[in-house]
Amino acid sequence: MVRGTMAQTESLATDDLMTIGQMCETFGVTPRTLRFYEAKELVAPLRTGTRRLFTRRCRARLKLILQGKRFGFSLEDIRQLLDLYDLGDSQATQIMRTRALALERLAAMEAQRAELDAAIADLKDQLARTDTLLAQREAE
Amino acid sequence: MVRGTMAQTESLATDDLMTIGQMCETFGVTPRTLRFYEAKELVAPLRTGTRRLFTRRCRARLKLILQGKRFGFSLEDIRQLLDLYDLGDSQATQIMRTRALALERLAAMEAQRAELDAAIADLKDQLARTDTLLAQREAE
DNA sequence: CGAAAAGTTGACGTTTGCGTAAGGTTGACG
DNA sequence: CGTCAACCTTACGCAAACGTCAACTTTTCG
Repeated sequence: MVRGTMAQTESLATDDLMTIGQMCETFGVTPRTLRFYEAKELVAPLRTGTRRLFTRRCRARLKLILQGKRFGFSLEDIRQLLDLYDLGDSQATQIMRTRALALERLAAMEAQRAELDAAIADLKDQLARTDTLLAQREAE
Repeated sequence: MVRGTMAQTESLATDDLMTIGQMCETFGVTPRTLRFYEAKELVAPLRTGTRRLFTRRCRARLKLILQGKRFGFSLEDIRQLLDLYDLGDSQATQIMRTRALALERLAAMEAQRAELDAAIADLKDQLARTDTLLAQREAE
């Protein structure tokens, strides 16, 4: 429907409307995920009857969403950030707000990394002791 | 009950039975947590009527539990490991099993660390760009 | 003795981010 | 024209680890 049927694949560059299936393949997510994001107002695809059509804008947003997730933001955080993004085109207060949240997140992530590093070190330590034990038993 | 009342605090070294409250303070957990762990058969405190009395053994187990959590093991994993620990005193197969799980966990943790590092780097990148934007606006 | 503090057992609630049917419609292809 | 794949909505499930009442009993302290 997006265009001639067999032209769908090639039309991706031309046409900026994608079906849910195409989106899933492109971004490596499930349909459920996209519908869920829509329900949470993270994306707002068009419709052809009941069928969703994802615009270029949806794709841009989805990219940001997936990035945000990598950074450990919750979907709710991401929604708010996306809203800020939309609201005005780069007003200082909004950039600052985003920045603040990003810095917070960064701090949290670095703290988490520190903990993780410590835990890794401790676990390695434990393993070393286990190895020692095994070696002793072997020696008998 | 554990001993004379005002002697409770000092008796910690002598007496190896602790109330749930003492445990909580010692380990920084809530009563709910300890009852939950008991329900999950991670610890098995004695009773005085209905009241729990945590033994030295309970404390040793709790320590291991909290360690295990730091390492990212699930409570179920931890329960199994504790059972192994109890079963025999250091039979080779059991040590090996523990080792295997630990190595798995270690790999997972290091993978997670790598991801986290990448995410941190990316987020810093984003921040740098935001800074650039802000600087430009400032310049106007 | 009498009240406050501490402990007890249920049992339902919370959180996040989807997974997973169930059952129905639509559109494209041979 | 039939059918099959892709899509739709609705709604319950889940998973871990406790939190949070509610309603009692038991200690402990003044």
